Amino acid sequence: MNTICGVFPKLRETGYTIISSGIPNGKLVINDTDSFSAKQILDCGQIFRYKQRENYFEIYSENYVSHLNSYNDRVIIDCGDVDRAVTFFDLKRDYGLIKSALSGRYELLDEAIRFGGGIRILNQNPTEMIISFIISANNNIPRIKGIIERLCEGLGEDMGGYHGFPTAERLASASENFYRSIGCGYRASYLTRTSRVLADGFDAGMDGVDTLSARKRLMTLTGVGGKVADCILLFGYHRTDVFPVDVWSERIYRSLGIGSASDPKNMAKELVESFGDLAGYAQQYLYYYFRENDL
DNA sequence: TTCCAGGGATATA
DNA sequence: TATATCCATGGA
Repeated sequence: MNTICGVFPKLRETGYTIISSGIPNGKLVINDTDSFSAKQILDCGQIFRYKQRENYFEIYSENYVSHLNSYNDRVIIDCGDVDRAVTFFDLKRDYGLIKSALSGRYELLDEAIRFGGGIRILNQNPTEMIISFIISANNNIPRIKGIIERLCEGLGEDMGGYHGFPTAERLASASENFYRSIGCGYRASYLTRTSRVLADGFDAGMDGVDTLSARKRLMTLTGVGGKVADCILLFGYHRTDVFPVDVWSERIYRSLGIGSASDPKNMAKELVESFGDLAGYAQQYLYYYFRENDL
């Protein structure tokens, strides 16, 4: 990692400072690490394309790579494009405010926020989220990561040292047999069908649509049910009035004692009613807390 | 060997 | 609308 060069400009209210803004050498320093932890952001289940190196994390999204390096109570983002990093890492949002608004209601959530207060919800590419979370269904995380890596190697643009995430057109051009060959199993047919719909301009119809309509629209895609739709909405469109319910969230629901629903559909509904626009944030704090501590 | 993983599609009543 | 069954794969 390079050393910090230049003079620190005035500190922004959001807790980061631009060190170097030139492409491809853009760098940021995060001063407020109470609301920024590289490990927590990456391990809370929202992203599959990242690697932990000896002294830093390497993150891939679309056709970009960025590095996160933590030291001296700061995090350096080496990203190549400062504007993009500000958006991607959601740096203009005040997570202190979010955490304070979520606090004091459930002891369990308070503990989760103390444990994973450095989580942020990344702004990722919708197509990448749709494909990734179709692959995630009834699957485990190490396997999901492997499949997505092989998907990028096979169809993504060669960026010199790594491959980007494939475009919808590239995804649509691949055969079902290809998806099977990289380990997708029965999800292979879902991916061939859905990628064709994506290549046909599906995403353009998501603008200015309310969350419930957007959810219904996503669920017209083969391989996208309620839980996968909620993950796509949260991580690909930053719709935070959703609460993805998987096997972990079912435990979370029961532990919080919110209600007596027995199926994921009603659990998600009640959790969103309870947390409103902050449901997605609450879900991430709780999900990370439960998984890391095997609760 | 069996169970499980950030579930969804399909058939059936 | 609600419930049951099937689905590829690999690690535990």
